[in-house]
Amino acid sequence: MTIDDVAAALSVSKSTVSRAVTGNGRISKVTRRRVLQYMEEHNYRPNLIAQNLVKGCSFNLAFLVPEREELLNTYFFLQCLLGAEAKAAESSNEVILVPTELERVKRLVERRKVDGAILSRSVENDEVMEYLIESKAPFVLIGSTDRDGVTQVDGDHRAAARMLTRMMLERHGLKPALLNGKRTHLVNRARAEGFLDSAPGAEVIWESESRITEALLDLYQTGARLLFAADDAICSLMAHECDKLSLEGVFIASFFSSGALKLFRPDIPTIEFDSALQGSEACAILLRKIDGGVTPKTTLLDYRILINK
Amino acid sequence: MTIDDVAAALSVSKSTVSRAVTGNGRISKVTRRRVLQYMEEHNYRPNLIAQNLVKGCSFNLAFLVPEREELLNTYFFLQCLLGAEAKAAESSNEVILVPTELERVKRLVERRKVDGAILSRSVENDEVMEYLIESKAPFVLIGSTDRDGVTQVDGDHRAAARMLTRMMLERHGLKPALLNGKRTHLVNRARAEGFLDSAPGAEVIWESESRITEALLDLYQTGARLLFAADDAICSLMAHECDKLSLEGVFIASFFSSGALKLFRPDIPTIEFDSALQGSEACAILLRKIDGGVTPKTTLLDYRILINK
DNA sequence: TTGAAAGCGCTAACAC
DNA sequence: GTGTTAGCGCTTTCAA
Repeated sequence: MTIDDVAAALSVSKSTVSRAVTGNGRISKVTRRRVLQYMEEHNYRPNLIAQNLVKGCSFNLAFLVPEREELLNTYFFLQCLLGAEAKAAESSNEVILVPTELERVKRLVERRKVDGAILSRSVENDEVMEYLIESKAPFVLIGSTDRDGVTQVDGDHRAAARMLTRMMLERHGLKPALLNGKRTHLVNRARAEGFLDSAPGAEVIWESESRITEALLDLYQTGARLLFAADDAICSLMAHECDKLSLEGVFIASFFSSGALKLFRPDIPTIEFDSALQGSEACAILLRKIDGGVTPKTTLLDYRILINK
Repeated sequence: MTIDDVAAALSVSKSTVSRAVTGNGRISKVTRRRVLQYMEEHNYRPNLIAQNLVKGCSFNLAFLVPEREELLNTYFFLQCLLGAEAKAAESSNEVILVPTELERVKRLVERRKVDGAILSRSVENDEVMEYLIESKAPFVLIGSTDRDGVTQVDGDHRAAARMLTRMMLERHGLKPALLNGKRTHLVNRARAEGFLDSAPGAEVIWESESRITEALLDLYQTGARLLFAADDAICSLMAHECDKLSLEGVFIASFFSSGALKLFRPDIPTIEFDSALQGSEACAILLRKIDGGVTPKTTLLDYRILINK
């Protein structure tokens, strides 16, 4: 059923029906009721594609996820995605899932299937990000970048790492070290900075996932007893390895939490970011941007330190 | 830039341009080249929304994910989603993420923003599924259902559970028990059936997540030493609890694996399904269905038993 | 092989 | 307050 059918059945013009549907333009209360009632009874719903063609936009947002292999943190992405989805839904926008591949993104943007994008990873020299900037497509980055003029939403990883490090040092006063992830992930750089803010000169191991055993043994050798993991994946690995190697007197903390960590006993001190909120914020800002509103350049989201007494 | 601009610039009609773009209809090789070249040089890409309006479909697929709280298995859903996405991309379809809420699904289907849906959870009396059936919208269920006439794609959970149970029994010959999840999840029923196929009369605890400690103690009391977990979440819980309670002589296995389990030592025997493949298969079948092709009613996907020697 | 014109389903000026 | 009309950007008959 189309708007014409409704108009014909009610002997009004289709603009009248359209007015009843959209609420725009003048229309008498009674005709409005009449149209709405007919729509309800006959289950007519205006075709979104047609509406969008007229409006000139798709009401679709692309949510760009890392390609399969680099998908470190499933939990984080899915939460983010759902947060963005929920926010988008508030204004009848849909979220399209897209792997962060240049060709895929380009197609959707050029062919106007999406009005904007949320970029959910940040690496250096990201060609997708460069493309988005160059093509002037509205987008928001979840994470951080050195690149100028990029709207970004991120947890305050540096401050959080600084704080957790300080608290752990105050509590235990042991020699600290950080088992970090890849250097190409800016978030890991922020973590390292925060860590070093509170523990100047302490050791930072990059890319520790791939050689966790030797890293742990080396650190233990040098007397490090307060081990920080950059994220939940590294932390799980580390906790299991410490067990296996029976390293005595070691304390563990993680700069990123997830459900997996909650299972460990004793509780691992960690930092909690609200990933859904991050997605939701990013989406809200993106929508404002698409509408041509002003948007903050950088939004740093709050964190919670989780330490049991 | 629109098709009219291209047509004007080349002094041809827009139908000619359209023919060059789509490849439909007769057009001379040379004009085709000329148009294509102009398009390339001036970076013209036809507007998808307009194309879709004419074609009468959206080239969007809805991927329905469980609402936040029930999101047990993040890994599974994201893999599935990515699998579906990859398959959809092959034929220029996009995947829209939607929480499994009646209103949301209804809107997208009625307003023709999606051509079909992938339902990624199966519970009894699912109102969303009922709606999809009633509205005759093409959809595929990932999981299983008793409901007639539903196209479904699932791992062969029963056969897999049966097999793993048998292998473990042969190996250890201990008294088995199953710590199962919610009864409302059909997959858990299939697991219980498979388990009982190989271990007739053995004990099955439903909803064990919520009272894992007492469940373990009870089972241990009754002499059960071969404990099967319905999935990775329960298995993690169980493994940690067994440690905490220092239950001696207990062997553990899981009917569903995930990255989290790989961390445990010794390796936990488990079953591996290819979640991405499940998403991909579901998507392929859905697309065939949308095109009006014939589709199998039930597709059972293979599994792998992971047991270290 | 090409062009003119009708139409996909809807919105929004502009008249009345 | 309502109808007429002209689009939105594209595809596809139907003639030429």
